Amino acid sequence: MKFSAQEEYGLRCLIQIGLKGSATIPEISRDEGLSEHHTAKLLSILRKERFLNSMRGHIGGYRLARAPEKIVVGEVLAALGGRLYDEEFCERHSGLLSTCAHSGSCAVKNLWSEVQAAVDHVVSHITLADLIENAQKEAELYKPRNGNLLSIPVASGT
Amino acid sequence: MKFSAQEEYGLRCLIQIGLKGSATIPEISRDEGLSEHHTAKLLSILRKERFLNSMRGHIGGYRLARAPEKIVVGEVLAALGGRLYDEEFCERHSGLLSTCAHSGSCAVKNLWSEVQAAVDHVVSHITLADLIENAQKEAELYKPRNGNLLSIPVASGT
DNA sequence: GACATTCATGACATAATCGTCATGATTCTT
DNA sequence: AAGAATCATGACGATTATGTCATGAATGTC
Repeated sequence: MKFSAQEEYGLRCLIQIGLKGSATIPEISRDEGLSEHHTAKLLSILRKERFLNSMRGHIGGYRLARAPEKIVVGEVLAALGGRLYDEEFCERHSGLLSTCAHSGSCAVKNLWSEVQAAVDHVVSHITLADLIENAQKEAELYKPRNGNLLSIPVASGT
Repeated sequence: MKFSAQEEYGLRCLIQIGLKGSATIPEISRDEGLSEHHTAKLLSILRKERFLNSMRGHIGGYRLARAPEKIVVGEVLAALGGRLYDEEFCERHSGLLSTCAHSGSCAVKNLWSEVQAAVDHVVSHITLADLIENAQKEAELYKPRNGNLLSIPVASGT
């Protein structure tokens, strides 16, 4: 059971755009350490799946197609990497038997459904807004302050 | 996010052996609609991972290495298809950046961990015994009775 | 309208997964 | 000892996922 590379990178790009409000391919590419072409392909998918809007030209770039609170992570993952278990699953894995030996329902199918449900329960309650918030907090933690790389906490009265 | 073919077929083979007590490659092959070679490879993996014992020769075949109650489905899946999220994950997916831009912890990493935890919670509480029991019940439902393929329920007073 | 900047897309190369195949080793029966 | 049944394993080809590349199309600036 694995995440696909597309899920990992695609989701990261989406977070990055959420953080910045809007961004271009070269920007995202730099931020995430991916090639521009690769980034372009990922963003293209996310656009086709209606998570992003794009604009060409000088002031172009990508932005979220809707508020991050409205973007459910589960849907993003499904768009990028498909679902763990779906209707086609049994057809793809029926082996040589035309009617899968475990027709209708089978022991394994039930298991897969349970796992899928558990995953869904997590990812359908998390939105892009949550991930963005999370990322912002961590940016805080790791960001050097006062231009000082050692970032000694300075009881700052800002 | 996908199950691998190896997870699907491997687990099925294991269930099949659990159902029968012991079985040979040709048997499992027939039951599951896989080629004998393919079956052999899957069983070989399960043997190396200590879920099965094998015996060669005339009365040979495979049997479970321990009671099905002691075989945790989560461990079987991990052996067949790896884990969803592990330590190496971030190294594999750090892009071109030597230190992943989201060093230490990152928004996505937290998400993956949560999903992994949810999956673990399910599969670490299910044992092979559960799947076998499940399979037995379904075999009951779908099995033709009295040798009659139409299997009309015959208010049988057996 | 020429140009720079940006997104769009399909073809290709590479790598990983999946399944097949040929061959060999072990065990039991006769 | 010969033969039959069984497991063992590494090499290969096919398929799929991944990432690169070349080229094209849109948009704004001068």
